[in-house]
Amino acid sequence: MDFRGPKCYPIDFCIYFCYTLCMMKSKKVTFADIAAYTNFSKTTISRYFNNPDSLTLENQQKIADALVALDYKENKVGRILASGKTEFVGILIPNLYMHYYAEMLNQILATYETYGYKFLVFAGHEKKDVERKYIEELLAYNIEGMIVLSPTISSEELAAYNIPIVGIEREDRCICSVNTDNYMGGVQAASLLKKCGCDIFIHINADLSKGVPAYGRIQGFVDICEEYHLLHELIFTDLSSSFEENRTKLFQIVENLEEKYPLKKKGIFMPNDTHANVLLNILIQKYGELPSTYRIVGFDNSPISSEAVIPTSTVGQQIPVIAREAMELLSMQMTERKKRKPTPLAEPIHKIIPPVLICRETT
Amino acid sequence: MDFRGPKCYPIDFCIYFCYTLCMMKSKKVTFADIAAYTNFSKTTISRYFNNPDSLTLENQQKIADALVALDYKENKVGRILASGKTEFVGILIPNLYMHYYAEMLNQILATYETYGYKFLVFAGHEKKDVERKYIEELLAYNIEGMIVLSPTISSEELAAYNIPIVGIEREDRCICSVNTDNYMGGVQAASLLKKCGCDIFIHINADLSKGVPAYGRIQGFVDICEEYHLLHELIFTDLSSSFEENRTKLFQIVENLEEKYPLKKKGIFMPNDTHANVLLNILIQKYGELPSTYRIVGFDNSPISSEAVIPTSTVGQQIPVIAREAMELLSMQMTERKKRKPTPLAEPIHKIIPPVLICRETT
DNA sequence: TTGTAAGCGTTATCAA
DNA sequence: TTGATAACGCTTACAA
Repeated sequence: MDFRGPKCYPIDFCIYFCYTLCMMKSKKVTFADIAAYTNFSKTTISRYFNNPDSLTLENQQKIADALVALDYKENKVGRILASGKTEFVGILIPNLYMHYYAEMLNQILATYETYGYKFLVFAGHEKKDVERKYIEELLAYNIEGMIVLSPTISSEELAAYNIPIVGIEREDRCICSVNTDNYMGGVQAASLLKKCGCDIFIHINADLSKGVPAYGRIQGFVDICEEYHLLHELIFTDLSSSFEENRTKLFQIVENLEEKYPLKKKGIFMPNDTHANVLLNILIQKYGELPSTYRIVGFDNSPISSEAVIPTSTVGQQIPVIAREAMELLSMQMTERKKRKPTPLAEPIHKIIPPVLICRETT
Repeated sequence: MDFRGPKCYPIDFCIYFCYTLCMMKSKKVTFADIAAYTNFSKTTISRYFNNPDSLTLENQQKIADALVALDYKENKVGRILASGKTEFVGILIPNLYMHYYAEMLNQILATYETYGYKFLVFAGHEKKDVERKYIEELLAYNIEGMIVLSPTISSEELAAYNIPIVGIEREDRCICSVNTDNYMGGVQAASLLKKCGCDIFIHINADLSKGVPAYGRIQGFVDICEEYHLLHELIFTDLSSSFEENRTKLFQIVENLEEKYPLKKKGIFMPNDTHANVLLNILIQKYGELPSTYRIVGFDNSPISSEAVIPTSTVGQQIPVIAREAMELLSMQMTERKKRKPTPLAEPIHKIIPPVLICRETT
């Protein structure tokens, strides 16, 4: 279509124009159409969007009117190609089954209002090759940065992609990251159980490597126990299997504890709220209530902790804060990278977000 | 960079080449580079990717080698611009706080392996204007289709965008959709409670409009009750507020029921598993167990139903099936649309997925 | 303040 | 089987 012509249009043209407009429903209006319609150049139209102040008010108005008349819809693909800026951020998440990841994604998505970045989301289910493939795909779309919640690929390998990356609650030696202060979480949990007057302090967790942030929970818990010379025990067990299997394992652990510490008041710090809830339910089914010889603290402050039969005390992660900080950290790197002479970070930045202890009815 | 030259390269060139390769780490290798390097045209390189059989095996190999030598990374933005195919699908979801939405997104993302579509995800939190803005943004990236879980914008308005759309569990008069067979769900719930020998059949739900699929649950429940002349009662109450408020409301409802039907065996069909769990916990805290005069059925089969103190019976939604069918339906429309002479659907297609009754310990 | 023209990295259409 | 050339829709020097 070509609207080039006199400023005043004869009726024939109007008819043609209407016709064209109808046809256009399927086609698409481009800067070229607007330029022809307004008798400006494509450049001027582009400027209207990117630097409107460089046009006279009158001409701004003309173009604005044309946009409405032609029902222009922007097409960002051309802009990406020409400018290289996609405003895409890739997200690599293990799954959305666990509430922690879902809520984190929720909060990350919410930062769209602040930063305007769009999110391409992939759930890798912790399969290394699959996740590598996803990263390649993301890179092919010229994402400007990536947020990685998945623990699978080493930070070293991630760093080699040479794009802005922020890790959340994962091994982060070579990349920027935002983590909960897990150590403080362990400290808070132990302190709370101590305040409850427990005799024996128990922490159940997987046998984590020191590289992952969550290891801090174990350390913090143990440090407090040792500082105050509290009788304590770490129970390492893999609770990543099915709900039923976990239940069986925890049931056995309870049996063992009751045999080993029959009369003691047991303070148990669980690795997350889901498992805290399983433990709680085992006790409720056994005793009809939470015996006063048991105190329980979970981790995360996920919905299950407040929705449990007995609302459960927990070390709450500040997911909205973590998401915001992660985006801030990423945005900083991405902005830096767009400069003519970018100065990459000398060292990865690691932000630590304090947890919030939430006391409910199990302590 | 320009590799055009003899097929055999002098050492100087090799040095230059290595140098260039190093420089390239930041730049990007394009078809032009590969073409120059291999002495083919850009067209041939393009064909290597899109229609390799049209090249001789020998030449395929040459190009394959060049890709490795130059460390080529595909750039899909150019392809999009030239072909108009983005392979992007937009997802409009209310939130990821509720497990139902999170798991649905999870399953939709998993279809990447089958269809290859990438997902741009927005959480609209049921704000109409915000969601409209998100749709505009999605459209600006030339998404090929959209999956809408959010109930906010009418199907009429959605249909006017004139792109392939599939709605999930929402009003769907003017768009394709995939829904659970809510009516059958209501029937199953009522039948299960009947089998338990209940005297009074109660369904608690919001006062839904007939347009939304979930209305079927009420209808199915009532129809069975009437067919078998069962004493029944619908209790309409808004349970969309905070956990604590919902708890208070349900507590009051329990009090009322016990006053109204003191000796009867009450079969209660809850609108979802979260609320079924709240009800269950209220009863457990009141009686230390689930009294035999109460039978409970939830809806969704979300984790809370199996993780509750007493694993709760529920009408399970087949989320993986729904997600797959939705993508299939969308993919069909998107494929049709890419044809030279597309035949749009005469009528929106509505798929109905049967629920699966899951009997646990509350019935 | 506005316009011209050259890209950006592919694909599509011819023609050879 | 291959190549030249023109899109695709926008941005960005540079010029006017």
